[in-house]
Amino acid sequence: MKKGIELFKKNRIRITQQRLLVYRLLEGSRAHPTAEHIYARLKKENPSISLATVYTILELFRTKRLVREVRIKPDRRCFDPVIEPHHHFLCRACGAIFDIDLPPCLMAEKGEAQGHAIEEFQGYFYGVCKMCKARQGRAVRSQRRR
Amino acid sequence: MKKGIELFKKNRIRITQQRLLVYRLLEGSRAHPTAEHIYARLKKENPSISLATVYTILELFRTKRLVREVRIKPDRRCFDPVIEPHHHFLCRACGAIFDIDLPPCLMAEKGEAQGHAIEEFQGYFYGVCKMCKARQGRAVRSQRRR
DNA sequence: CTAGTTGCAAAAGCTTTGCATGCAT
DNA sequence: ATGCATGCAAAGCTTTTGCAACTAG
Repeated sequence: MKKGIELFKKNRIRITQQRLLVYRLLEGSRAHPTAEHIYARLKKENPSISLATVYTILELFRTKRLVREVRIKPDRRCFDPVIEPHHHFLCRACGAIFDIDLPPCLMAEKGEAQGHAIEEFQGYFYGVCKMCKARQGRAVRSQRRR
Repeated sequence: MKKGIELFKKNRIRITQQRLLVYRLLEGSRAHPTAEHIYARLKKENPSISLATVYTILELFRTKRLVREVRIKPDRRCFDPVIEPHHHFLCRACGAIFDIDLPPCLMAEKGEAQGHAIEEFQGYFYGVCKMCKARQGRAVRSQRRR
C-alpha cells in the first residue's frame, strides 16, 4: 500500500484510487495480464472503474517504467510488473506466458548491433510448455494402449 | 517466375495470379512490408486485387513457411521473405526495420528453456538506427553553433 | 482554484469473415 | 466439373480519443 504511494511520488505520478488499484494488482505478481484482464478483476470490487482508464494507467506506468509491455500474443498486449530484463515464452497449446530468466544475447548487452543503438530488447519464445508436453505425452500413451 | 511456380507445387499451393504476384514482390527482397504495403504496390499494376486476398495469401505463405511474420511494430504485422533465423531491429526515430544477423541465443538453439519445448524464437531490438543517429548528431552540432 | 484524471461512448485501425462469383486442375 | 480462391463489404477486436464531470494537491 504505502509502497505504491511512495513509488508514485518518486515518479511524479499523481496518486489516485484507480492507479493504486492497478498498481496493487500488478505488484509482486508473476502474471502477464492484459488490460481487459486487469479491468475485469478490478471491476468486481470497484464497479465504476473504466476500461479506458485502465489502458491510460498502463500506458502511464509503461512510460514511467513501472511495467513492461509484452507483445508475445498475436492479438493483444500483455503487461509485466517485472521490469528486470528477461525473456518470455508463449505456450501455443494453453496460451500461458512464462518468464524465461536467462542472460540476454551478448549483443543486446553491448547496446549496439550493426551500428544501430539498442535501447531495448525483447526475446520471445514460442512452443509447448512442459505441462502441456506432459499432458500430450499421457494422451499419446493412452492412445497406444487402445 | 518459374521459381515461384515450382515452390508452390512443392508446397501443394494452387497456382493463382494473385499468389504469384505476392510471391514475386517478396522474393529476394530485404524489406519487411505490411499487407497494406503489398496491396498498395500490387494495385498499381493489378487494380482488381483485394486487400483481403493479400491477407489470406500472406497467412497461407506463413503456414507454409514461405514467409516469417514480424511483430516488431506496435500496431501492424510485417512479413519477412527471409526465413533463415535472424533478429530484427526497429528504429524508433524513422520506423525502419533492419535485419540483425546474429547467432541466436544459446538456449534457443538447444530447443529447450526451463523445461519448455521451443519451436520458434523472435528477437526484437528497439532503438535508433545509425542513419538517424548521424542525423541527430548533425542537428545537435548545428544547434550548438547558434 | 485548476490542472490533471476519470468514465462513457464513439471512433479508429488492422484483420477476419461471409458469401457470391470466378478460376485452376 | 467442382472444390478452392478471389473480391467486396461488413463485422470483429483491441486500443485510442473527445469531452463533460470530478478530484487531488
